[in-house]
Amino acid sequence: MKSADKKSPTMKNKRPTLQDVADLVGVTKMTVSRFLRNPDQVSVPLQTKIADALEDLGYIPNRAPDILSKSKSHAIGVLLPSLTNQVFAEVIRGIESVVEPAGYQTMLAHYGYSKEAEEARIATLLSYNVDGLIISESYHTERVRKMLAVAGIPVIEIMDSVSPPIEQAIGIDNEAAAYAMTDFMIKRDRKKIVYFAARMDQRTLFKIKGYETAMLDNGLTPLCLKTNSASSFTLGATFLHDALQQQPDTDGIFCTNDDLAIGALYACQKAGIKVPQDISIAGFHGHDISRAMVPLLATVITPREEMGRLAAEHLLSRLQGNPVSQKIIDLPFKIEAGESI
Amino acid sequence: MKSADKKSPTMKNKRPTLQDVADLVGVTKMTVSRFLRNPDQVSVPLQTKIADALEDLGYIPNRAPDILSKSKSHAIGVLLPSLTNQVFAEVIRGIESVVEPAGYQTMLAHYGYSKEAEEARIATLLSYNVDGLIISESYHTERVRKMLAVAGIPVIEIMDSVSPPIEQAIGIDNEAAAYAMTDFMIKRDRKKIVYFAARMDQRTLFKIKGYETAMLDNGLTPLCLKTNSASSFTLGATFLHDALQQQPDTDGIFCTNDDLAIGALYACQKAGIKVPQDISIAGFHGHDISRAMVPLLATVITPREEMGRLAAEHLLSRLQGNPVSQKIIDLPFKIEAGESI
DNA sequence: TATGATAATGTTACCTGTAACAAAACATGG
DNA sequence: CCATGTTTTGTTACAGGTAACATTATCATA
Repeated sequence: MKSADKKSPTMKNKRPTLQDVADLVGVTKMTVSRFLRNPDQVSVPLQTKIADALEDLGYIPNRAPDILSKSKSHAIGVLLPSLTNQVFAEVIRGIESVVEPAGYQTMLAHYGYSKEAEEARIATLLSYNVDGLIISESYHTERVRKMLAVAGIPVIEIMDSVSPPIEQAIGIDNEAAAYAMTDFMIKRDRKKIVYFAARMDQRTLFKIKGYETAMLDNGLTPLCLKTNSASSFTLGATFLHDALQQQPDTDGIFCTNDDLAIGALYACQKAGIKVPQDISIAGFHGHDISRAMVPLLATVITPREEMGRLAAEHLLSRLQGNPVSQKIIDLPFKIEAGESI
Repeated sequence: MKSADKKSPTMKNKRPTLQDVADLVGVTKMTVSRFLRNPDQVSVPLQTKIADALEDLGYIPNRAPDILSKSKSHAIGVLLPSLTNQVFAEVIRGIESVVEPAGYQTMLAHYGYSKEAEEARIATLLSYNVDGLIISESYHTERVRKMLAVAGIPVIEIMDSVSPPIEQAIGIDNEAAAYAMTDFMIKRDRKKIVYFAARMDQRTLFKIKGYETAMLDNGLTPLCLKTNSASSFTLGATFLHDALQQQPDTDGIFCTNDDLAIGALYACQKAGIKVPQDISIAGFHGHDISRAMVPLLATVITPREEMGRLAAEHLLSRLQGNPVSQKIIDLPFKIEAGESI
């Protein structure tokens, strides 16, 4: 294994380039490039020699030149407000399940619900020449809209199916879902239902609106406990005590997500409050745990993973040149009564 | 706003380059480049003109040329076996919490526990010139090792602190943790403890070994229920019934993770089996839910998020040129008795 | 053997930002 | 008003693949 080529790659301690491989074989890098994309384009004797050289040097492809010349990276950017929320973990899973088999790479970013950070993250993702973007939330700054317009890549907004999308949105109607669950609880004779809200983002606001409208439509008085911090089991317990203090005859609790609901439910168990006899409790999203626990949690089942999957599928379709097939894809939710109502 | 430049960028419907900005201002792209990196390097009158032009055209930086010429992307690759497992979601969160503020980008990939897919994913991540890698699992193929060696970038392996790492490992001693919990249950007078194992990866094997050793050390007979499918609440319930059939006097159940344990616990509640009076149940990892439920789940608390955070911190440190400070970082676990033992 | 067709390989240019060096513009003091 | 130093701007080259075009080798057939 002689390495008598002029620019010995081992000396530079740099990963070998096509040129290094070509030098070793005694051909042009173009020939090696051809072999990599379509081995039959190269004569049979060269095929084995090139294959050996690639193996010998441990050649690793380099996408940088291609990204530079074509402005296409074969990567898609995924920008979410948070990774703490289990919902987004499931969305990511759905996205990856489509993106990875299609040979695309996922670039992940999050911005902690800050519009300023969102701008910065989008700029960063675009600076890597991502071929497309999946983003969350429906409101975006003018700067973000301009960047996306200038970048000229397909963008899909997820989570919300109501706000007019930049190009295409895939999500659920949060307001309608919250209305439906509230109405369902009212029909089961609950009259003093309190809403627990955390992380006051756009979707939470929609849900609160749905809850309040349903209450008012039925001549009932809404009461909403709010905090801007993230939801958690313990927050659910705290809210329960707050609710009972503010409204001792509370007979129903509807939470902006399952975490709060489960926390509230456990707090009831500890306090000797019977669920659902004394108080009904409902969550939102239908995470695995809510579908397995005792008692089964009443919840609004949302298609988180499917949302990610669909978003990825539509994005890939558009990367193949297809037009936007449907501006808004409104996914169905399902009211699950469980055993806690 | 006249656009009298020769190669009108609007015509090509391509995002503007530094050249486009420079043309608009009437300077060289080098001057614009200087302004972007350090505005003071440019005369005051030009500063405003360039800033305006950048704004006008909606210039978005392009990292591709820099990645090409420096072979540095300011992105780090994160390769995990699965995104389904909640453990990995928490690890990702830990990684992102460090990587993002440091101005690095995360490229996420997963390989579904297939060694072949792992090779492919690593090659892909390297083809994007990631500056460093965080990977999971301790066994890697020769090809993977060679690729990593050739790439010459820092690599950190997470999850396991026992196997000799390629360069640096950050994790826990799964065998010791499983031994400790088993021993703890035995000390609480449990004698017929069954182990529930799913997803038979390396870490699960370590845990089984710890469990079996503890049982044998105490003169007890181990019994392990195994499946290669992913763990879930329902699987925990299924396993419970299998265990009671195979060993009716089972008095303890130790699960390879919390999902299984919670599933088994709920199944006990439904079957009228008292926990922990009739059967003790322990999980592994200590997810939020296990720290909130009723009864509190006994579990081995592992520092998942911290593992990700530390991995990212050490990786960044090495990207700044620091050497590997500690080949293996063995993070502490904690036996939490909860109320289910 | 010449000829045209085809297959195999080579050459050149390009993608965009920036390091490194070069030149021009400007300021200051003698 | 020149010499000198400093600030500001310009020029050139480069990173590593590949598209597009050019050339050379190969082969079958007249």
